[in-house]
Amino acid sequence: MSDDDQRARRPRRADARRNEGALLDAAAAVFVTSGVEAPVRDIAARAGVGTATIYRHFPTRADLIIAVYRHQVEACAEAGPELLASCPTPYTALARWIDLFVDFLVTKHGLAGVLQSDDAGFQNLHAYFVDRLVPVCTRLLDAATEAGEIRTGLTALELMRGVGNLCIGAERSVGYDARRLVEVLVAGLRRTD
Amino acid sequence: MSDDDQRARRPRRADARRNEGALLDAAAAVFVTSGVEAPVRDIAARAGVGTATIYRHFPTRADLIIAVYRHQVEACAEAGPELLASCPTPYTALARWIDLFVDFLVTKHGLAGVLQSDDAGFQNLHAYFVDRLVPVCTRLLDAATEAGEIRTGLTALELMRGVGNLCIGAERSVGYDARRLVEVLVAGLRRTD
DNA sequence: CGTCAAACGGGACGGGGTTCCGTTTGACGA
DNA sequence: TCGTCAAACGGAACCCCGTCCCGTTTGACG
Repeated sequence: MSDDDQRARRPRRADARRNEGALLDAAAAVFVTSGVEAPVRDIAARAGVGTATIYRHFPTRADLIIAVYRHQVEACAEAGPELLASCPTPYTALARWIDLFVDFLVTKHGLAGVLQSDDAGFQNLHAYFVDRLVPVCTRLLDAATEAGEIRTGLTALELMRGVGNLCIGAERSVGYDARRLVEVLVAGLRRTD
Repeated sequence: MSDDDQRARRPRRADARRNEGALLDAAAAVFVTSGVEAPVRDIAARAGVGTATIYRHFPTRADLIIAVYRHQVEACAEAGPELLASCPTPYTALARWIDLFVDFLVTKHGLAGVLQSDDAGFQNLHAYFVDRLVPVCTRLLDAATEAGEIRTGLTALELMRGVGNLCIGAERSVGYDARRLVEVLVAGLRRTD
């Protein structure tokens, strides 16, 4: 657990540790069924704690979401350089990486929507995604641009916001395949005319 | 006024007519400053009516939004065939029409977001946009496909949802230009490889 | 085993959407 | 002009939800 070494420096009470774990488990479960905007009380109830306990451990909902998905975001970030090394061209590496990102987003009920929210409470979340993933995307994008495979002046941030936006609402309403739209967007990177 | 003939069949009280007009004006003004999800009370206050009066005239927020923007949506719908007739190729007509649609969306604070919302209260709105604009887009898309300018199997609904999604949050957060992203998406329609 | 700060839980508060109900008012016929 | 009455009104009431507060519990440590 990567949590352990963070806590190790200053010991906390055993019940606090237990509750934090229970909250993470409960939140993960509730997010799956009710989305990342599920009522705080639902999460607290499932974890068997009071509502204040959530705020004590995770001051904003963004902090809770980050904690729940940190592992997967890290994995996505680490996949970038690997793809760049293993793919035939930078463009295919970029396309594959974006596929990973899309897979991550569309399987998280409502996460894409909340990522673009202008709600002040989600700025942490937005910042975390930007800090962690935009540099990765930038490297892929730069590589593809230098290879002459891409002719638009889009920044990595713009591209990722566009991809994120296309994923909004992908899990519901039949007849909308976010993956397909993203494919078209990525195909559009290759031409400027 | 196209409203007149609708009401003509069954006369209503003068104050009811007046309030409906005041509400439309107030809503339009509030939507500009606070977005389409502005508190009901704000709109009622600006119109100088009670909150219940809003619900009496517009049972759901979607009905109010539709009423406020109906003219512009109609104009957008009517522009489709005109562009098809006046543009050199169907693809350029489609691109120009999508520009119109994007211009409409990005100037309406939060409308794009609400369009994709899964909130049951907005189903009317979603349905109205689909009913009115998807057929127009379908004609443009079919024409471009028949002309061999487009090689993706995207439906008009998918395309429009994608465009709508890309417009979410376009009015805030510098460094994101929805128009540019949509250009890339539309450029992507031309190639499948 | 006693102490005490950390941690807890659930209720209170505030804001926003929706509904209810007693009051007002416009339309219309006498 | 005036009386009648249903349409329409306004705002308070209600409910849900996020957030905060405060009296109580509990784990750590000497």
